[in-house]
Amino acid sequence: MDDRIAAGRFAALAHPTRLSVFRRLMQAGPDGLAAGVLAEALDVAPNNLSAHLNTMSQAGLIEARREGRSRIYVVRMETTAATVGFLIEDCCQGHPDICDVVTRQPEPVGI
Amino acid sequence: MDDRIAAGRFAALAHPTRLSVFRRLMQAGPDGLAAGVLAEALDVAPNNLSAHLNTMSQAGLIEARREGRSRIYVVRMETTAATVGFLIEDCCQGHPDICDVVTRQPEPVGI
DNA sequence: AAATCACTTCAACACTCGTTGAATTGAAAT
DNA sequence: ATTTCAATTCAACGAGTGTTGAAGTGATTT
Repeated sequence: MDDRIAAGRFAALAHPTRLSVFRRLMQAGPDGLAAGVLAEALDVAPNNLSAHLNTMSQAGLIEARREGRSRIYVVRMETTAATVGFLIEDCCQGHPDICDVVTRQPEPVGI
Repeated sequence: MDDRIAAGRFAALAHPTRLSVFRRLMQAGPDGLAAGVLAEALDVAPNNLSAHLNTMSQAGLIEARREGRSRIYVVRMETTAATVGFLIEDCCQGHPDICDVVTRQPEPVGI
C-alpha cells in the first residue's frame, strides 16, 4: 500500500457526512444499504450524497451493486482492513504491549 | 466521540506527508521523534512540516514535549485507538465473523 | 551578550473541495 | 409509449487547504 492511496482513503473518511455513511454501511454489513435509504436516514440531499458515495467508491472503501431501481452500497472489508493495518503497522518498535489499545479492537457483539 | 471530531482526525491523516509522519511516530512509539529528524527523514521543509504537525496535534492524534532545543512528537495512543474503534463500531449487525478482517489486526512483531 | 540552532508563525498565493440547483440516465409501473 | 421513481451528472460559486518565503521565538553554546 502506498502513502498516497492510504491518504486518499482517509480523505474519503474525513468528512462528517461520509464518515456517518461509512459507519452505517459498516453496521449494515454485506447486506448494504440503498443510496435512498442513506439519504433519508442522514438527511442529505440525494445529489450531494451521490457525490460522497462516488468519492468513497473511487477511494476503494465501498462498492455498489444494482438492485431494481436502487443502488446498494457495501463496505469493502479487505481494503478497509488493509488501510487500518497500514496506519498502525510496525508500531512501537516491536513492543506491542504499549500500543495494545490500538491493535486490539473491542470484541463485537455476540462473542 | 462525535462524527465531526472523528472526521477531523481522519482529515489529519488524509495527507501523504502527514500520514507518513504519523506512521513513523507510530513505529517510534513512546520515545517519539524530533521535528527536525522527521523533516530530514521525510525530506519536507521545516515550516511545512511544522504546519502539518500542528494540524495533527490539534486533531488530538499526536502531542509534543520539549527536550532541549528539540520538540519531540509522540502518538496519542488512546485517541488513535478510539478513532479506529469508532470507525468500525457495531460492525455487521453482530456477525463479527464477516468483518473479522477488519477487527483483528495482524499481530505485531515479538508475540 | 552575541551567535547559532531548532522550530514555529505569518501573509499571500494557487488550488482543491463541498454544496447547490438544474438537467440527465436508468429502471419499473401504468 | 408515457409517467414516475431512484439516483447520478453537470456547471458554478464560495470556502477551506497546502505551499512558499520571510520574519520571529526559544534554547544552547561560546
